[in-house]
Amino acid sequence: MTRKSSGDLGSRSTIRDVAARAGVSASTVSRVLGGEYPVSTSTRTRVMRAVRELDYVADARAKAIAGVGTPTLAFVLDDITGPSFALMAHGVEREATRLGHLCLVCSTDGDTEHELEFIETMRAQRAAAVILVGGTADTAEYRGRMARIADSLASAGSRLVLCGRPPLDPGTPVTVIEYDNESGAYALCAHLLSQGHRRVLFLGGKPHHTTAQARERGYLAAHRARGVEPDPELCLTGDFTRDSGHRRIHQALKQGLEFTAVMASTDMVAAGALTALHEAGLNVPDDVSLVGYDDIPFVRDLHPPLTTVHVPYEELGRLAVRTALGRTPDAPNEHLLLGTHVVVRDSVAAVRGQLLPDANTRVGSQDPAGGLT
Amino acid sequence: MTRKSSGDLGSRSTIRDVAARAGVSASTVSRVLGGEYPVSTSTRTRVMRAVRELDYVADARAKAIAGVGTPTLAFVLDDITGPSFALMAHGVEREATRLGHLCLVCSTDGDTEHELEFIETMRAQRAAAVILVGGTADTAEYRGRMARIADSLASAGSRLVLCGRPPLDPGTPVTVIEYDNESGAYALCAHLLSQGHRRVLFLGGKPHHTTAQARERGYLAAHRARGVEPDPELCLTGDFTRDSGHRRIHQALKQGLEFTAVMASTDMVAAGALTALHEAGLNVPDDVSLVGYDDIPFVRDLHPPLTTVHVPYEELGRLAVRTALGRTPDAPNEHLLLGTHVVVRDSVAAVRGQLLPDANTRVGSQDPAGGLT
DNA sequence: TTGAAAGCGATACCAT
DNA sequence: ATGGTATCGCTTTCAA
Repeated sequence: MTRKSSGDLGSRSTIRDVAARAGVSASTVSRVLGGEYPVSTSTRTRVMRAVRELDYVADARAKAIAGVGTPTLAFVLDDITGPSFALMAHGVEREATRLGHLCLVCSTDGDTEHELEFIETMRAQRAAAVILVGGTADTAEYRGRMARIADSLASAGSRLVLCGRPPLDPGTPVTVIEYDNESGAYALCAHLLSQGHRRVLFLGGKPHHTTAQARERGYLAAHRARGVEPDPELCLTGDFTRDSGHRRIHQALKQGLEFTAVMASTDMVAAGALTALHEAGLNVPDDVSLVGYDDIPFVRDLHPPLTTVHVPYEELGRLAVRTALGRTPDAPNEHLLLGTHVVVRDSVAAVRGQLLPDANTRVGSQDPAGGLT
Repeated sequence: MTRKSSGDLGSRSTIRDVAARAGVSASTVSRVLGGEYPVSTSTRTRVMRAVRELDYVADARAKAIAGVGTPTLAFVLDDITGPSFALMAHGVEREATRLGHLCLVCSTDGDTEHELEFIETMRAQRAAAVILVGGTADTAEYRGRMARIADSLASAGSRLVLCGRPPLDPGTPVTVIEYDNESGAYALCAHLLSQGHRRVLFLGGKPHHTTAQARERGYLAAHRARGVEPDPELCLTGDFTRDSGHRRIHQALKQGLEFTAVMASTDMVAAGALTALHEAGLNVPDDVSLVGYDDIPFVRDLHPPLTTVHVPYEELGRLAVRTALGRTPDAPNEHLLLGTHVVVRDSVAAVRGQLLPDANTRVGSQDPAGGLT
């Protein structure tokens, strides 16, 4: 009862099977299925019946090599589990299917080797574009390899797209859709500074990660603009996870590091940091101010709601595919830069005792290991 | 400078181009590229050089129809933006690539029509399996269509897989990997009941949604097991978003609905509910207890950390592909049911004044519109 | 309106 | 060890 009348299990029927059953030639079947061709009504009916009885669907791969395939687009990201990646992925996917493209995905978990491998596979699949979503470790080797890949893709009529990642060297045939990462961080940090904070703990990312670097640059620039020398001790590296935020705050407190505010490079990191702060008996923002970055949906439900910078992630994804696919010959290497803006909620307060010189207005001078678990 | 010496732009080179350039036949090129065949060193060198110069990659679609393609697997979900979906997607993707498969994705945004369409496309792509991730609206029509699709897929040597979605009628050739949705809800609600709560507001999902239904059944069953008659007024429908949770609590409070605890059908919903509760000046868990479902990572950072039920989402995704791909002929229709368990954190308290009969121990009897924004 | 045959890009069997 | 040729499943001239 799970069997159709014909077509053996595992052996999908071909256009010839349909032709035979309908008593016509394969060409004819192709024509009725194609739609755009004059076919006698009776023939069409017989063919359609055969198609139905055989439950036939044309092999898309065969169509593709014959020149009428469904266009496909590929995107690569670190980990779909990260909310900002998910947002971009959603934008990419929605826009791609809206434009009639299929979507191939791959998570790399930060493994560049794997990323390269996948791109090669995509080249073999003749993907219309390969979209690299999110930041990455920016080394000289990376740039060299990517430039080569961009060339390969371009010369095969495809396209390399960088989404949420900085451009390669000028002249490289690549489409890039970024957001103003550094300005966002600058504005955010300036906000903290304007509230009187002078010792802002920065919970950064991995050393060479493009996103982490840009945000750190913003952090640094904001300090300099205000004429305050950032203490290198306050610049911590780590990764973009909740646990990393939690762990680093825990550590910092234990070490007696002094700070009145923390700027997390990611909302996820901020969430972990917030909990660590709470666990230490510190109140946000009364004792310590805290800000994140990304404006992922749930930060509104943190307590207090987090001040952060909003990034138009979905839009970024949508634009990446639209730009890559709708590219005109006269604008070969588009480079879009979307704006960001800080959204002020309730996790920042003016620093207490701003007029007092030092101690006991800073976290580190209180019992550091105090309420830690 | 972005051009390679040969091979015109947009026209990828074929195996014949390589053969010509190397002065050999196409068969030979195929052989050196294949690897597993004896080829003279000099020939191999010449071929490889040609390949490099032309930046040649064999067309995967052509290979596929010739019988040596990269196997592909497809998965469909509502919206990758939902944390639990993302977790399952990650599991699916990781395991698929581990097993050497390519991954095609599609978001449906809950549009069944779109889902059906995509599955048909996947059949044309000759996907090894089509994995439907997450719950769906369960109607008679849905079951009919899915059964038909399962048949189609099976008779073409492919496979329909339901991941986090209940089985179809017995006999349908489908692989299903579920988790014990109802038991989780039962245990969770029982926990609430055991703390003295008698009026538990249930923030459900869409009426026919399989996941929503299962969780509601657990809610109801737990009540009956304790001999408490659940008040129908306390069973609200809605959707699985943060905003829906926020809105419903806001409404419920305004209407003066009485309850001492709220059971959200999703952590996302719980997050919104939590904020709405806070906004109304209510303390969780002192004034109202709150629980979620899914145990997505960030609920640990909510204040208070949320009591919820843990679902092994990633594992679910991994098993879906492993089972579908590693299926043995003797176990045609596997059905796995993974366990869930409640993880107790700090969002539930024993009901105050449990001995008092009524009023002023319940939310509804306080100024309902009180602290609302 | 329909069929036969020539691709499309690659593989594999059969010779040599 | 290497080349010719059939084949995979479908589309598309070219004839009829």
